[in-house]
Amino acid sequence: MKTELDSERDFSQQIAQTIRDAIVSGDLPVDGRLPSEADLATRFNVSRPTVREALKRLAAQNLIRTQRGATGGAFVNRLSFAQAQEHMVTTATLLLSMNAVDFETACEARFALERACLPLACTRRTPAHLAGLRAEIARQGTDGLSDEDFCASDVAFHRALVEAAGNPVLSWHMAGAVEAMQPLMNMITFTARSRAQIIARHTDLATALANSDLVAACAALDDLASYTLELGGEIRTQRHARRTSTGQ
Amino acid sequence: MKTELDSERDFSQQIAQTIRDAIVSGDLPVDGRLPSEADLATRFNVSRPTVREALKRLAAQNLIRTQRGATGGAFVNRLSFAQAQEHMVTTATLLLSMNAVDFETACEARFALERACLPLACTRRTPAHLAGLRAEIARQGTDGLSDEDFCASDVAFHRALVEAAGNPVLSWHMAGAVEAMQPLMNMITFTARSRAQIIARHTDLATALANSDLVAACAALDDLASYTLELGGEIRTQRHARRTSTGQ
DNA sequence: CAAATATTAATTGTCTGACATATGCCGAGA
DNA sequence: TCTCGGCATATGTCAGACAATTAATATTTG
Repeated sequence: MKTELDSERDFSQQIAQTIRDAIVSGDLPVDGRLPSEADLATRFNVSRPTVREALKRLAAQNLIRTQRGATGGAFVNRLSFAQAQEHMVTTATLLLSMNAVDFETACEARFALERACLPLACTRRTPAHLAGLRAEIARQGTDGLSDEDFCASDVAFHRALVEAAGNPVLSWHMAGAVEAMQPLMNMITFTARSRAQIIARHTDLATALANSDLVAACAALDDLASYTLELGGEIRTQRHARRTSTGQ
Repeated sequence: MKTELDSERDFSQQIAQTIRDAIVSGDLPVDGRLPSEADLATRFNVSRPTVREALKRLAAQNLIRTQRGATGGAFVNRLSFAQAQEHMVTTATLLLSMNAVDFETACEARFALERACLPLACTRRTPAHLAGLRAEIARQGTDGLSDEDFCASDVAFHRALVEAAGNPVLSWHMAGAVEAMQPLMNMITFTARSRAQIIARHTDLATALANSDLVAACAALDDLASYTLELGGEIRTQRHARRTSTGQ
């Protein structure tokens, strides 16, 4: 591990980079313990606070965890799918909000990706998957369900759909795409009529999957995509109308 | 912004979370300046090193940048697609290596996602996109090209393919999937024969896109997927044979 | 008056040393 | 043998200081 630092750049950044490289290259094995902060400070010839800043950078990326006490220290994390997923969702959410990605673009990407899961889901779905889908559909038909809960169930439905494809890498990608859309979806007011429409498409999807009918599944998803776009378009129109009326 | 801290958990983590929330919620606008470290220390009633650890956590996620000097400070970064992409690639790479995702699973996910781009790419591809595809194909036929360069060109080809879909969100997702596969692909030795096979499929793909022929494009991509799997399978067999022969 | 130069103030980057706190380990005593 | 209390080690936090950088301001000079 290189311990010479370029005094032009931030020490903590260089130290973090060095350790990160050691982790990525497998030089530091998963669950392996890093030297103590005092050790690292000596090795890199910097102070402990500087080392700590470097370690916090790595902790922010879930690359290490720290533990206090006698046998404590910093340990290399196994990057779990769950953690990576969480991270991806926040990144994707920020990306959508900060770059003013419009609803149509986000929606298009999301449904395009989801369509990619259908062929696999049609062949691999288990009874458990189908039961999960139907459970969410039932939930979506509940009386008095808030818009937010309806959205949450919608996300759960699509997540279950993706899970049915039985590919963790695919699930990871999709979770980011679907969940990042949720804030945008939450802005939509779901009337009783639109809920019924969505539930109908969900039902079609579940049925198609149960029958392993790829063509029907694609049709149902396309239907859902265009209907979602339509709902989103109404929202945009309403907001535009409101903005115009207030002169902003 | 909440300034009360739970003394049970790390201060720097809570402070980072608080500021992150402020950024995500739009409370702190892009390019907005955060209070100085001394200010934050006073507000949260902690010391400056603790505040700095929090800021470094945010810097590690590209959420802020810092600048020294009189008018310096920490500023909210606009999360660009390029940055997010880079981040996603490293995360995806780590995910694949640390969780021993097998070649088949990664490959399946990658091609499934790529297939999702084809319908859009067929309708939206511009002459510039097609030229880019053909340029990479030409490069892949170059004599004396190293395996690594061949792989790089392969990545560039597929990236161009995804770009042709004209959806930045989709491109972002795909870049993570395709580039994270590169280390795995780099382990494959591409014989002259396998290169020719791949180039033939790339050519088919480019032609299908030029003709806006979705069916042909899908067929070419499926061909490429199964051939890639086949190559990967050979590698695994070879490695298994080697492992067996060395008794490991 | 204008331009070059020195001063100053604000801010991040780093260091030093210290104390608080958590936790496994080991030995002393019941 | 089992329990309990110190001890060593490690991270978490603090306080104060100095260095380095940078923009704005004051000052000097042509």
